Amino acid sequence: MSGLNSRQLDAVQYTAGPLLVLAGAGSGKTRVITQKIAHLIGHAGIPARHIRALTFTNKAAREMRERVSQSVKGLNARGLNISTFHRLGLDILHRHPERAGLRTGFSLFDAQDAQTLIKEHLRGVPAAENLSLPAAQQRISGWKNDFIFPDQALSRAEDAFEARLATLYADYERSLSAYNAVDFDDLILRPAQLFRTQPDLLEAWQGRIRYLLVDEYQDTNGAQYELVRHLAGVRGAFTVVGDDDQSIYAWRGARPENLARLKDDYPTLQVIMLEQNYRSSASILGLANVLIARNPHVFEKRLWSELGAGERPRVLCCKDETHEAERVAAEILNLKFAAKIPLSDIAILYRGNHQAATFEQALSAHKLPYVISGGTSFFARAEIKDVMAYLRLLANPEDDVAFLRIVNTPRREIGSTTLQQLADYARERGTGLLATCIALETALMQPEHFSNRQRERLTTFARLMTDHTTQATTDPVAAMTALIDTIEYRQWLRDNASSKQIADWRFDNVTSLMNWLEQLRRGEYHGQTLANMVAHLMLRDALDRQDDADGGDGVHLMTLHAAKGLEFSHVFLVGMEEDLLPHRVSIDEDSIEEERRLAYVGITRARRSLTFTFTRRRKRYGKWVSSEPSRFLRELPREQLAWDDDRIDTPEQRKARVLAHLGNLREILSNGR
DNA sequence: TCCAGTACTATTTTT
DNA sequence: TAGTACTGGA
Repeated sequence: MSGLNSRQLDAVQYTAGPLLVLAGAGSGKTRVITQKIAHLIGHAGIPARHIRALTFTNKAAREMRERVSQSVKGLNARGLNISTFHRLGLDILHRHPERAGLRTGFSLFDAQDAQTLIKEHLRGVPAAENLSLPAAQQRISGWKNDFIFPDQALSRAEDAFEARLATLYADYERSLSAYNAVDFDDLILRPAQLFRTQPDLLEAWQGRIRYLLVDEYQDTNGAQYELVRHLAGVRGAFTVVGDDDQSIYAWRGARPENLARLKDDYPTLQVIMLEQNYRSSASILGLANVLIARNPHVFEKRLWSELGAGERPRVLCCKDETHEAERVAAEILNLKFAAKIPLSDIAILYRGNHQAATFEQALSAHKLPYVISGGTSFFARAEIKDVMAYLRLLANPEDDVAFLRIVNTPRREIGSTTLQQLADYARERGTGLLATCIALETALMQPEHFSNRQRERLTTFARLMTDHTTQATTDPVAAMTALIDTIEYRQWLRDNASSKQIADWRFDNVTSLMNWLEQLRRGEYHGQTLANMVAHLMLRDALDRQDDADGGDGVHLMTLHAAKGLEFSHVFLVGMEEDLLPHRVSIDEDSIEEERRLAYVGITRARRSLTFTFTRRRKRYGKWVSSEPSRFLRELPREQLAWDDDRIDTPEQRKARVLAHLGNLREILSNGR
């Protein structure tokens, strides 16, 4: 436990009751959590299998696992469980599906599936009601995150519009239950509800989890708060770590006030503040402190650093976004060749993804490699969604969303008219779409409105699925491989891709998916149902792992949101303009404080150098719009920044740029050989 | 059933 | 401007 400061040590050793660790940016919170786990096992006598650590992302969970495995060397860490909130929820539901009103083999719907479902219910609603699909979806998700059920939503509705939304919510829930499916929000909501209503279950889980650790606690939403509160119980055997200044997810239901709420729920709560920053130079940290001091605080803290003053952070003024990208690229060339900084130590951070494009162009033009996080993920790819839908339907024949996705993929000449008829008939019978297809083959009473042609096509598809169902339970990979073969999926990809290369690449993705499934079957999911494995894949852990693996060397480009939890030697915080950071919408909604925290997160990512940029004008939806520097820049003391107002580079800068550029060319040439 | 032209929208995003 | 979602004709 060497190398911890006294506050960190206190946080690690305090196990007598509930503990809140307010960990400022760069204050070594991950170290505290990992050391604490080692301490709990080694000194507090809590068996590893009774400890559960919760994070928000797979990546964070994985990193914590890696770091813990180092700190617990020599201890018996078997059964130690570090996972995301959603994974814990899935574990709970998998153990007692019937208690949560589910049947075994239930499906897990992602946001896309949920949207499809809501869209279905939104059909026929007059456009005048001005109900957009994303808004409706966000609203429903918001209710779920706040632990509000449809009937409550309806009774709280203040006008017809609200009531309409609440009804939509109720419809949506009814469909989910008919399809034997849950969505991502349910993975938190339903376990929390189980614990609230079924004391024996709660007791069992409290016995299983005797010590709870939660990372990024300021990001918890209402339902997550409930879940943690129940699991912690009256014992309050938990440590939560968070930082209200880094709360940037209010828009998706996070309740940073959950930090303060803990004090009320647990009067014996101990609070430890970690204020020593081990990351940033004093001049960077100074700016961060000044900026965030403008926000109201429940817990006052002030970060300090023993690292030297370092370079004064700079502000670059640029003509427009092209010039901005150009200047940043020039700076990066300079860092690379004059200062020999590895590109992976450099990050460009921005508010919105659309800002990335110009930087990509500028970096490419200078042959500077970059890694961009975000963008279309593995699971958003059509071929993956197709195969996942086949798997889901094999595992859960009632998954109508999966059915609809693949019933005509590849083309089986089953169009919307046929499907509408099928859906009507299914509603009449009260069965799922696949079951209805099967019934079409054997049912004595045939509804007249199906032509022989249509019936034939539907039953052929049903047979295709049933032919592989049995095998899918014993050897899903073999079953799915056979299915892919039968439907000639590879050929279908070729027919629909612009080139053979793309088709082959798509099929490679399918192969990777199958490999993950096989790994699961042989490993941690040995002996478990296909449905459980598919649900696991839906949580996207596999995808992250791949992203990490092929995240090569290069400048990092990402949004401020994506940068939380990371650090870089040299940070470019670009687009520091009104209407961008703070964003126009946030200004209108009066949520400047969250935007300020976003800027704060950006600043505190930097270790050695920090460069802000802003432009004089920017293209917006094709039109030039003049822009002015962000109020956040004006909130920073002018003397602590090096403003570079020159529109034209100084001779020295130009010289440095030319030299750097030559160096780059030389390297490209020598690599080419 | 399929494709092409047109209407619409435009932060942040994890699971 | 650019990208996607939907509708109507062949």
